[in-house]
Formats: sequence, structure tokens, C-alpha cells
Amino acid sequence: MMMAGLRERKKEQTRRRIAEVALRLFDERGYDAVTVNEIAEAAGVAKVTLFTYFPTKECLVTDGVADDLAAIVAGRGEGRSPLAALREHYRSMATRGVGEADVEALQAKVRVIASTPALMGALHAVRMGERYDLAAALAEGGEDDLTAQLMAAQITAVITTLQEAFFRRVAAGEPLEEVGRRQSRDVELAFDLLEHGLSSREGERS
Amino acid sequence: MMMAGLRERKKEQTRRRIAEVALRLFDERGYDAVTVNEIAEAAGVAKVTLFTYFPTKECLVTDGVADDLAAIVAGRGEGRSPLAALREHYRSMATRGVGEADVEALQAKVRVIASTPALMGALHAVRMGERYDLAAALAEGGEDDLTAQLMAAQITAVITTLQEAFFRRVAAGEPLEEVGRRQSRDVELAFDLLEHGLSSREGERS
DNA sequence: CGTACCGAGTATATTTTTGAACCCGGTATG
DNA sequence: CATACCGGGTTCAAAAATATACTCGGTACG
Repeated sequence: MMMAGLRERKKEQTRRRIAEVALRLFDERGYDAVTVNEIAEAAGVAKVTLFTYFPTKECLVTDGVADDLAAIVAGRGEGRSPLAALREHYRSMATRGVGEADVEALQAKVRVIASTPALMGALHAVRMGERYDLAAALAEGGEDDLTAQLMAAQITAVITTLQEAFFRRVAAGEPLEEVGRRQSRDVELAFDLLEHGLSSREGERS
Repeated sequence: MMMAGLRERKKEQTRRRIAEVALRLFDERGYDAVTVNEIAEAAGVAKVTLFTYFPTKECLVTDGVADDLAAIVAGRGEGRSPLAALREHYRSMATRGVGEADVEALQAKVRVIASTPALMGALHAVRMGERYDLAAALAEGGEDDLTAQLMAAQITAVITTLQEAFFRRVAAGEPLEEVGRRQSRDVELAFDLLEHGLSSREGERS
């Protein structure tokens, strides 16, 4: 039953509370207008504690936005291709959908990031890191370096696009199950394209 | 503004939560049927933590029931009699009244204590301690030992009686302001009796 | 009778959180 | 130009909370 122990439960709880409070304040007053002192106070923790959970102010928003693609690839089952593992992962994500409760937080996060240049930059940096790690994982799997980097670039580009489509739908207020359905379709389309290459669509255009 | 600092605020909060949870569980299921482990778990703390706040299970209920009479006497203003200081204290207590929110907790506490022999005993012990300390404070103020003990005995007996009357009224569901009014009157009557002696009432009886 | 368990309470080591002082870069101000 | 403040971030010691394992008295049970 994952009886996680008091210590770990409290840590998760604290971390969560800090992030939620920060997001709410950022959304209300703007990222730059809120100091970390205020966040700590509002969350009921000391500033030092805040910084043990989130090394920088930016991390309050960007932490957890990265899907660990490298881990998914590295941890795929025997005899499974990296792409198959990733497809499976995003397929199940789409199927599971988002919880009602998370939507509001998600929208707020998108708003805050989009309205804060520093966070846009940080997000970009996160994605670069994601791509770099994915390339390493692919190289580990036997691909040569340049191939690995090209594959990683394609894959992360596609996944980022999927996420953006998702965010737009959520932001537009589409009903959640509708979002889920579309997202499921998009995932298959995206991975088909990755697998079979752009030429596979060429024919349909004529 | 009593900007108490995060540490102290959290301690008070934790102590309060433990006591509240304990009282609720005791009231629901009976003192003996609830283990300290359950209380700790329900309050979200470790058993050890509970015991750093409350040295025994009984203290979960009895802590804070003692008015520190000795301190009131010791801390009275210059040239003021112990009795005057005590009267003033209880007068202002009665005037201030109880908060709406506390009533429920108070009633529960009375229920739990009354229905638990061990707690009745503990309560008695607390009162003995109170009396003992009061006697010491009076002796410190210049009274000889026996006189101090006799005075302390009278005073604590009277105050206990006042409290019991108060509890009965609250338990009976009298409106709070009514309780406050009566209590104010009772306080004056009680201290008049203490000050002027029983004979002061003899005349009225004939 | 023994023994095995349960709940109150204790001892000790480790982790988490706090407090307080500080550094450093930026910006306002005299 | 100097100086003083402010906000992000770090350092280190001290306090609080947790995990774990224990003692001790009582009691159910074979």
C-alpha cells in the first residue's frame, strides 16, 4: 500500500505546498513582483527550507515540467525500441488524462511562464537539458553520436509540439475528455511520423 | 504585534493540534479505548513528538486546566493583597467570557474527564498541586505556614466551586452572555465571602 | 506456570527545519 | 562617486521531529 512513512509524506507535502503557494502568488501579482521571502512566509516555512527544496526561484515553476525522456528510454523493456517505449509512455499519459483538480494549476503555470521572459528562458534551458540527456541515452543504446543527437532533436521537437497543442486546448477550456481523445490521436500521428519519416505523408498531399 | 517567529508559532500549532485531536478521539470513543499511537497518527506526528509535548497520556487532557494561582499572587502589583489580585483576575476572566469556538471543546473536555476515573484522579492531583503552590506563594508573601495553607485551601475550594458552577452552566447550554453575567456576580460574591468571612452572611439568615 | 502480545513511556541516532548572519549584484539616492 | 538598501542565494550552528529499538507492567491464552 506504499505506506510511505511520516517523514517522506511530510516532505512531499511541504514541497507541494511551497510550489502551490508560489504559483498562486506569481499568478496573482506577477513573477517579478513576488519575493521568495513572501513565498516562504505564505507557505509557512523558512527561506532556507524553501531553497533546500528549490535551488532557485525559477525552479519553483519549472521543476517537474521536464518529462525524463532519458529514463523512459533507458528503462524500456528488453527488445523494445526507444521510440516504442516513448510512444507507449505518451499513449498512456493521454489515456489517463489530467485530473480535474490539476487543470487550474496547469493553466496558471502556463500563464505565469508565458508572461515571464525569465521563465521562458528557463523552460527552454530545461528542454535543452532534456534533449541532451535523451541523446546520451540513445547513444548508450548503441546509436552513434550524431545519429543520437539528430534523433533526440526530432523527438523532443515533436513532443514539445504535442505539449503545446495540449496546453492550447486546456487553455481554451475544451472539456477534458475531449482533450484526452484528441491527444490520444495526436500521439499516434506524431509517433507514426517519427517512425516512418516525412516522406510517408508526401503521397497524401498530391 | 507579538511577531512570534516561525518556530514558536509552529510549536504552539502542533501542541494545539495534538490536544484537539486527542480530545476529539477521547470524546468519540472513550479515553481508554484510544491509544497514544492512534492520536499521534491522527495528529500527523510521531509518538515521540507527542511525548515531548505531553509527558503522559493524562496530560493530553489535564494540561492547561490549572490556573496558575501562585503566579497571579506572586506577580500582583505593589501594595496589593493576594485576594485582590485573584479577584481582579477572575473578574476580568468572567468579563471577557469564553469564545464561541471554545465552548464545544470545553464541554467535550468536561465530558471526557467526568467519564474517566483516571482523569478525575489526575484532575484532583492537579488541584492539589495548584493549592500547594498557592500556599507557597502566600508564605513567600509573609504569612506563616499554617495560615498560608488554610488560606490556600479556602481559596482553591472556592475557585473550584466557581469553576464547577461555570461548567454546569455551559453544559446546560445557557447562552454565553448570560453565563458571563452570572459568573461576574458569582465572582464578587465568592471573594466577598472569602474576604469578610462566613459570619458576614450569618446576619442575613435570621 | 510460561509466554506472547499490547500499550505507555524512554533512549539514541539521524534527518529536517529554523534562525541569523552573511555575500553579491543591482539600483536608488545624496 | 559613495553609500545604503533590497532581493536572490549560501553558510553554519542549534532546535525540532522522526525512525527504531528498547523497558516495563498488565493481561490473554495455551
